[in-house]
Amino acid sequence: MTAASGSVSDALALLTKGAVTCHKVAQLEAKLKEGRPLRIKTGFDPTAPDLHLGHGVLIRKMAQFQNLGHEVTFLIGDFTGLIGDPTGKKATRPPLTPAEILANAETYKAQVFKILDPKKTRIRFNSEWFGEFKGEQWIRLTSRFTLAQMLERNDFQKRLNDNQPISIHELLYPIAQAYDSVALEADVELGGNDQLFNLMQGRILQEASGQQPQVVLTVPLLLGLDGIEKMSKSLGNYIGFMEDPDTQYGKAMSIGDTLMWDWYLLLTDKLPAEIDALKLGHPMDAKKALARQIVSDFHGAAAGLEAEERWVRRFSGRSQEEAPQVAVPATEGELPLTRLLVERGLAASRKEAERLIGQGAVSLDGQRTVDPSLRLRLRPGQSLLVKVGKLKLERWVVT
RNA sequence: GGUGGAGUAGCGAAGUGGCCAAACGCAUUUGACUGUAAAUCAAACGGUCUCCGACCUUCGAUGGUUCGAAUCCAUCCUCCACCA
Repeated sequence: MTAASGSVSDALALLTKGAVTCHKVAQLEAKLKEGRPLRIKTGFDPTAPDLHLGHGVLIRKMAQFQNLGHEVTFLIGDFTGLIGDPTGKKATRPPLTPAEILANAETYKAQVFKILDPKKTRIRFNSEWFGEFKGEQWIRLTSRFTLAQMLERNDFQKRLNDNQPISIHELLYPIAQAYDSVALEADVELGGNDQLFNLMQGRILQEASGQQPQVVLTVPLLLGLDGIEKMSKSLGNYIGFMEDPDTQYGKAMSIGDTLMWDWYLLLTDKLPAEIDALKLGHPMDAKKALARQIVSDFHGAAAGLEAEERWVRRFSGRSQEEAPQVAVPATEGELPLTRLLVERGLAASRKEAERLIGQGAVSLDGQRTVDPSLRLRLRPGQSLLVKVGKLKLERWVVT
């Protein structure tokens, strides 16, 4: 598909869908109507990322532009990383070495290209232009902004009111990000909703530099598996880009119904009307389709279908054939089951294993066990199906 | 700078010498139910072991008093509130 194909209004509907804010929809429409590939910019910190669906919202949005024939630039903020994004008030991070930055860029590629097309994606570093920036250029650049403009920003304002320190260099972050847009002559900049202020500075600076200001499109935060907190790795409520199909599918199926519609909006290309239509059917069917789609995004359509088949067989059909096989060494004599479970990572401690067994969470070869002091002997060649809780299922093959 | 107050398990919060591995709520886990959803009900929610009793490590840190401390004393660290 090229930028010229398809109707502009269809493209507009898709691109603005799920976007919390699209400033100047009319400007976006006008740019689309020009029929040329638009330059789309999205900036990322040079940290070593473990991307999850929360980032996926933004990256899918990039992919949507890409599929419509636009030119997507994945900008790694290796220079701005020196400043540290003041958004969200975290402590400044130590500067990264060039080698680390390159390594991190590779990590990004491995993950991001599961969704983006590597051939159509440009990867740039903003040290390309900031690396040689002279003091004089900084003065010229910063003179385009006023303190009042910077203080419009909520977190700066709050810190000022609370008598919290604001280092001068932090003011440079939005300015540098704005200059990135000038350097790339961006038509559109995508970002998280919390980046809104930074993105808007790009418009200001572009206009002051005689460019047409970029359209700013921000995506909202995605809620995690729990449906309450935003998706984040530290909260453990995430689905990772690099997770295997079964894990992704299973996690997706475990989310609440309410959350599912939110995910539909942010993680699929379905338009609101199509989503409403799905609401008429059985929620579980809709959830399966969502889970399938999520797996497909990262592992391909076939993997999505296979993961679904396995899931259905295992949980709907109550089949236990899908247990992954695990080689387990034979035991000298009899060993407590609790110890075996801990060694296999099926329980965090023997105490926990005891509790699980006592509560009827453990079954061997389909037979529930409730005796915490059970001891077993594993002989070579023996095979044992071990189930702990609803999710953990393994077939032990004794070697 | 001054004056008060607080630091307890993932979080919030009880406990002021033994019955405290530490109430209660949230979160979490498990079981029942089910659509591996939600809601609901029930239980668990430091660890080790020769496993149901024994031992070990926890209540900001370090020392001390005591037969015995999360609880008393000393010093230190960190936060907060009010005043200037």
